[in-house]
Amino acid sequence: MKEKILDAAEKMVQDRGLNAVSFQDLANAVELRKASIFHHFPNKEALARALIERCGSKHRPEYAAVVDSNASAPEKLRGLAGIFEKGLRNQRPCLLAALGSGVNTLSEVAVQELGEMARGAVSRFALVFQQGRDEGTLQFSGEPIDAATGFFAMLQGLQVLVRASGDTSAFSSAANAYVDSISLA
Amino acid sequence: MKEKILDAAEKMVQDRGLNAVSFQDLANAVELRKASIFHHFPNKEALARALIERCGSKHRPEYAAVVDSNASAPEKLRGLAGIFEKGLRNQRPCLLAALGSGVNTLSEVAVQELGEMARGAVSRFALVFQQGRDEGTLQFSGEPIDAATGFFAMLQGLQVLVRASGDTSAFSSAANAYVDSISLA
DNA sequence: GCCTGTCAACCGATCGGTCGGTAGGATGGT
DNA sequence: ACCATCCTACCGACCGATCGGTTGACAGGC
Repeated sequence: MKEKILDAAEKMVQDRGLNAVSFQDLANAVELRKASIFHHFPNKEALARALIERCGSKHRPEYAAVVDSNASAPEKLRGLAGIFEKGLRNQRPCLLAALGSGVNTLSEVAVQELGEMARGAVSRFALVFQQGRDEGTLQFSGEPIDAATGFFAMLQGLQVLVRASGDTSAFSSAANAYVDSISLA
Repeated sequence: MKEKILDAAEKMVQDRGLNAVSFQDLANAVELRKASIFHHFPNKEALARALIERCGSKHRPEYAAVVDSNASAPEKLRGLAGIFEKGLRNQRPCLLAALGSGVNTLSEVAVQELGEMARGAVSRFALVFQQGRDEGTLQFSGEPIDAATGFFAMLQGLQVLVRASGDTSAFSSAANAYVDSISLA
């Protein structure tokens, strides 16, 4: 049941943002009474933190599968972009993009956990950039971590940009163009 | 007074997201009574649309000043990034990043206006990429519009990423690293 | 006399959250 | 086998606060 609530909450948060999701909404979605939701999550912050943690542990293996594969660095970058694109197609952008704008309505602890999740993702991305530099398939300036931050941010930004502009195809166009730009033949 | 309300609203929306800003908050901030706010904006959607429009007309000249200058393309890209960085330093990210996550709580008209604003910005950015290709200072694959979309999305994403991760310096590091990567010596 | 801006008072709805209590399944002592 | 106990999950009813929004009245300047 707890998982079912989190599923519904995740979908709604990705759709409308955290504080446009009420316990009543949740209760309706999972066919429980509102009071019962509080049995599983004592308050909204606990719900948010559970959401963040679950999001992290759900996507970490997805990233790992791409990063730890034996593909070339450019292929891995495309794979990472694909993860985000897949979520976007199902109207389910990354939680970071969904929670990011309301970051000052979250508790400090929650923000910190969100930040850790983001930093973890970026550091995984950085491994790919390092690999690309080592094997000579990627050409970029500065530290791998900075390139990874930029790439990760681009994927995040594309998610909100695409939803705002309505042009779904822009995601893969822009992401692929970027990867091409820094790939070496 | 209308402007004063919009100023306060803008700051609060950038800080916490639209639907965490109440008319009461606004009234307190501008030292009016709640009912008086409704004299200037009949409802919340009107407020949001006014915010979007003002944001567009405020930033358009800022973009134009950079795009229409006679600097080189890489310098212009740095200038554009600087606009966003300046906003970020004042805890005032772009409205697109602030409204983007709750896009499904806005009316269709508002979303459309937001989309137009975004497309307008991207198309201005694209001029710079075109210039860079023409003058041989920028090296990237695909159409200028795709590169511009990616760059703009990166700036948007960096804003939320920086606020979530707490590492303010990451913005310019990542943005500059990107520009360096696609610049030709 | 009218228009603009302001306000107090109020509205129904909904918000996050609490409370007391119930149904049912395990547990364990006798 | 029996019953008392405990625990998890759930629920109806309710709380104070706040939400977006409305109404009618009162100033002051044109």
